[in-house]
Amino acid sequence: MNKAISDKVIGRLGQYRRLLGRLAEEGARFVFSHDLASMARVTAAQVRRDLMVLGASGNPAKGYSVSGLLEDIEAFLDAPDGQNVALVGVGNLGRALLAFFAGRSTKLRIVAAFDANPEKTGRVIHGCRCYGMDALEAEIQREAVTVGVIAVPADAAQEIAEHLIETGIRGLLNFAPVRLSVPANVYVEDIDMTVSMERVAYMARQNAVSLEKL
Amino acid sequence: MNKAISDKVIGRLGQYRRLLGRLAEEGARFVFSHDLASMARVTAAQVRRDLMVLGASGNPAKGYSVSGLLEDIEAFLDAPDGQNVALVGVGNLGRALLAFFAGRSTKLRIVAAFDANPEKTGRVIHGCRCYGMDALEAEIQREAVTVGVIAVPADAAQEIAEHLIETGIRGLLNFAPVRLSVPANVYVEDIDMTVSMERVAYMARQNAVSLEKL
DNA sequence: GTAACGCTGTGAATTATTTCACGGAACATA
DNA sequence: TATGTTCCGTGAAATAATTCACAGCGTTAC
Ligand SMILES: NC(=O)c1ccc[n+]([C@@H]2O[C@H](COP(=O)([O-])OP(=O)(O)OC[C@H]3O[C@@H](n4cnc5c(N)ncnc54)[C@H](O)[C@@H]3O)[C@@H](O)[C@H]2O)c1
Ligand SMILES: NC(=O)c1ccc[n+]([C@@H]2O[C@H](COP(=O)([O-])OP(=O)(O)OC[C@H]3O[C@@H](n4cnc5c(N)ncnc54)[C@H](O)[C@@H]3O)[C@@H](O)[C@H]2O)c1
Repeated sequence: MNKAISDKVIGRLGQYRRLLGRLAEEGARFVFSHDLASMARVTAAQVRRDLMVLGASGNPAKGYSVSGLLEDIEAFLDAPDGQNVALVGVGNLGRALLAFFAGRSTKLRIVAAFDANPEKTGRVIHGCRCYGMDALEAEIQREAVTVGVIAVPADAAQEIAEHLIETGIRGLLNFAPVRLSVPANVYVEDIDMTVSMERVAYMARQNAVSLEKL
Repeated sequence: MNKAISDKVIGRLGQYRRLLGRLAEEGARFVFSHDLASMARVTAAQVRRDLMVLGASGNPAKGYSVSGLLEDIEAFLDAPDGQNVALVGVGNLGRALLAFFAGRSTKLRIVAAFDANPEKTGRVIHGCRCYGMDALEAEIQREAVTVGVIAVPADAAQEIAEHLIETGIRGLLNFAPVRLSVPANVYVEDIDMTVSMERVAYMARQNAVSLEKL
């Protein structure tokens, strides 16, 4: 196996893809590593190193082909036939996520949502059908879902994660403020807004203080 | 100045605080670094190293005092009188955030929300008053807001960021999928759910593939 | 009182990530 | 065709983050 690629690199490739998409819309045909770098707020060397994993190559005089690079990143990041996503927890956050991801990408589709509360189920929300928990396994297997999003309260998250993993899901995006216990072959990414908010508050304070000291 | 503390450490301290809060509720009086470590999914050495920045110290036979550590982390992370937060963009995500953070902490309070759409303003949402953009500066200064949350569409985010920074805000939590240009004395934390989702999808695929190879 | 235990605090080692820096290549220009 | 310029690709160096490993100590048991 080619030596594992760090999650940081994967994240930046996603960024570059988005920037390249914008450049393509603006009609740019070529882009230099330092252009991409300044847009992504990283160094040019970082960009070039990240792009190495693609095997993509640029041209010293013109830079990288925007469309070529887009294709290369897509070939690298996306599954050829796309991947299906299931959301569990159709509360305030879950509904915002459904609204946001609806129709956003053909490669990553939220194809089903689940909730324990019967008031939330049986409906179609932002184009996504919402099921009760008893339908979870069958629906996930029917749609060949490979990614789960957890947007239930913290005390339900571990149980839901286990349920999703049992159905064969190997990647979880977890919004609940708990660290999930999962086998080594399952990837979990936590989005912990409380921690982020606290960190921003701390850093804001440091910046304010250091200003005073000047 | 004491050598800058990395944002990773700040984030983990926030985690430890949350875990310690749960332990305290359960009545635990002491905790070992390896307990905290297994709950936070890090190593015991990492926990001890992180706690070094607090100057807090534990006892070889009993571990750390749960309440003592909580106090130490609070003294370190929180502003003594708390900090006020402003939210810009009362859309799907903004409303979810208002619901979530309402009354959650006395140290970090979302005290005002702003939106350009007159339909969103003039109301109180989850206990938070919602203003038009013309009230932004006055309200932020009146409430001495130090942290801004950006939940507007991507093409408005840079402008909003600049506006917030003009009013004196030094920390931003940005949900819009753009990298903001800000002066060096402003801390920006991006929460980029699209990138996170793509990364989880990629990693899920790797795990699925590596399974096949076993 | 004291011996045994198991943990903390931390310098040193290790590993991960980023940046430097330079040879070589593609293009533009004359 | 020759020459200059600028940027790419990447080994090596630097920096950041994590883990190792162990001296030293507080507690408990006896
Ligand atoms: N709303 C936010 O902006 C926000 C921010 C940060 C973190 N979070 C986290 O995201 C999660 C969801 O937040 P929310 O604001 O949407 O909460 P919410 O209460 O609005 O929604 C939770 C949903 O989960 C469902 N649910 C509860 N238990 C369940 C179970 N066992 N199985 C299936 N469904 C179940 C509920 O019926 C409800 O629809 C929470 O863990 C919260 O901490 C939310
Ligand atoms: N909804 C999600 O789950 C989600 C997920 C990931 C990222 N995001 C990002 O968060 C941001 C908000 O998402 P959303 O789903 O809430 O969008 P939304 O369209 O529901 O809400 C955007 C809000 O911003 C307001 N607004 C627009 N322009 C403004 C301006 N110039 N000044 C002040 N207010 C303005 C609109 O009136 C609206 O209320 C977007 O950048 C989106 O990409 C959202």
